[in-house]
Amino acid sequence: MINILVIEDDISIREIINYNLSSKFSVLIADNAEEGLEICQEKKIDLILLDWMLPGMSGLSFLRTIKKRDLTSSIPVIFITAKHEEEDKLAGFTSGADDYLSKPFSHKELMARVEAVIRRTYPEKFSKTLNYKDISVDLQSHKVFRSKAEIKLSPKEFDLLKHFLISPKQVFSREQLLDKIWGLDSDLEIRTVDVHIRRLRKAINLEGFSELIRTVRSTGYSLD
Amino acid sequence: MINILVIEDDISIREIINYNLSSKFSVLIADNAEEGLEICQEKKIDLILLDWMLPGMSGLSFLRTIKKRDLTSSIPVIFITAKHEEEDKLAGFTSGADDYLSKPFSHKELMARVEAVIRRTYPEKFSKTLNYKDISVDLQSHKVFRSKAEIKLSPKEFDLLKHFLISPKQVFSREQLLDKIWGLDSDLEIRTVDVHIRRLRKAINLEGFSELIRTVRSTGYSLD
DNA sequence: ATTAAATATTACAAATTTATTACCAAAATA
DNA sequence: TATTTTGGTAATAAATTTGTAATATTTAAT
Repeated sequence: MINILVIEDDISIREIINYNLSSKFSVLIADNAEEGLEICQEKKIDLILLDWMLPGMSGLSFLRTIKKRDLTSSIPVIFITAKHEEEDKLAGFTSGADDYLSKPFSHKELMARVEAVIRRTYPEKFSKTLNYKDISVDLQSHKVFRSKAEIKLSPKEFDLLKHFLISPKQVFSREQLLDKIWGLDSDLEIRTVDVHIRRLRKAINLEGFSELIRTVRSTGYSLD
Repeated sequence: MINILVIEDDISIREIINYNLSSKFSVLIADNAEEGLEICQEKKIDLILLDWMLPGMSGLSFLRTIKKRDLTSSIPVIFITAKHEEEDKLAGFTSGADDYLSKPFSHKELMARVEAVIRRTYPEKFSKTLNYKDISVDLQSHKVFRSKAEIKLSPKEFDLLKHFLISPKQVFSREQLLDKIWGLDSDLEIRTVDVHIRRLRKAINLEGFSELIRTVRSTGYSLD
């Protein structure tokens, strides 16, 4: 889980940010720089959203402090500025990893910036491939391989295989699969799952390769 | 990796430079010219950032020394000067490869100068062209080639292709492409992307060349 | 061996998704 | 301003995927 520290004195902006980010990340709040520094010390913070204009200790001195300390120096920072004009001043202090966001910002902008910085800084956290035995699914390119051979799957087949790969060996009932792959509100024949399993099997069981999907009678299916 | 030697006595400027450059380059620091000379001898330096006003050995004599020695004579130098006026005096000593930077400078300026000098001096290490398979995009001249054949693209087609070339094989959803190419706040039909993909395909799929843009059904497109 | 229940297989029509085209508006260029 | 190029939309065609139902096969218990 990614921990984001938000340092912002304006309660309404704080709440907007918290509301938007907390669906995907764990959010910590500080309403001044001193409190922010304390939190940085106590918890492992992955990203800081920093209001550039703070009462008391300024954003600039906060930045200097965390960049000086080894433990915190590599945490990326997104600056929240009031106007576009500020960007020039900021320019001198930001590193390549950092970014800024001008008020007012939309949900889309906020999320895009945060996600971009996180992807850039922690590429390894966004695991790109799922592997099990000789099968691998590359989530970035959406490609599936059995050993070296590429396998073409339809969207539902891909989702199904991906779901199995997240928890290999676990048996999923047909109901569970319908809920997860098709959505809770889908209203399909339960036997539809059988047909899709059949299609997935046909696609991945290339000549000379072993069966990967196990039928657990009266229970469901698993990747095994 | 590019090694940059920074010779600067002012600790705060040194830190700003180090902070900014270290995200992209390997940075070595000297706080006087003598130390700088030593480092030049020991390590392979690709670029020197030299403060023109140094205590002890001056920037000028440092420059003369390294230009005299074979091993170091072709290292490009960016001079850091206090005022714009200095530029005239400098002009007499700089070679075509060199450049200067006046204090105070922004992150943007610093990076732009450094990258420009490096591109100029080591075009092979830092080419401004994107390549994938037989397609290449020159970002400087905005020219696109399929093998040897030049391809003419409209602005949107160019942006689209460029975006694909930055992350080949990665699948982008139509939403992502709209956000990246058209901007977060654009309010366009999602199917507009299809039409542009079609146009780009038509433009780059010259007779006898393979399809480069892959459709990933229900997901998006990728360069592949 | 018989039987009932569960699963596998198949074929087909419907639904979904993408490709292609033409057209008009907007923007760039001469 | 006139002309050309580019860009966005909607309509239609084409392709692929999906859900279902019917039938066959397998499994396990008696």
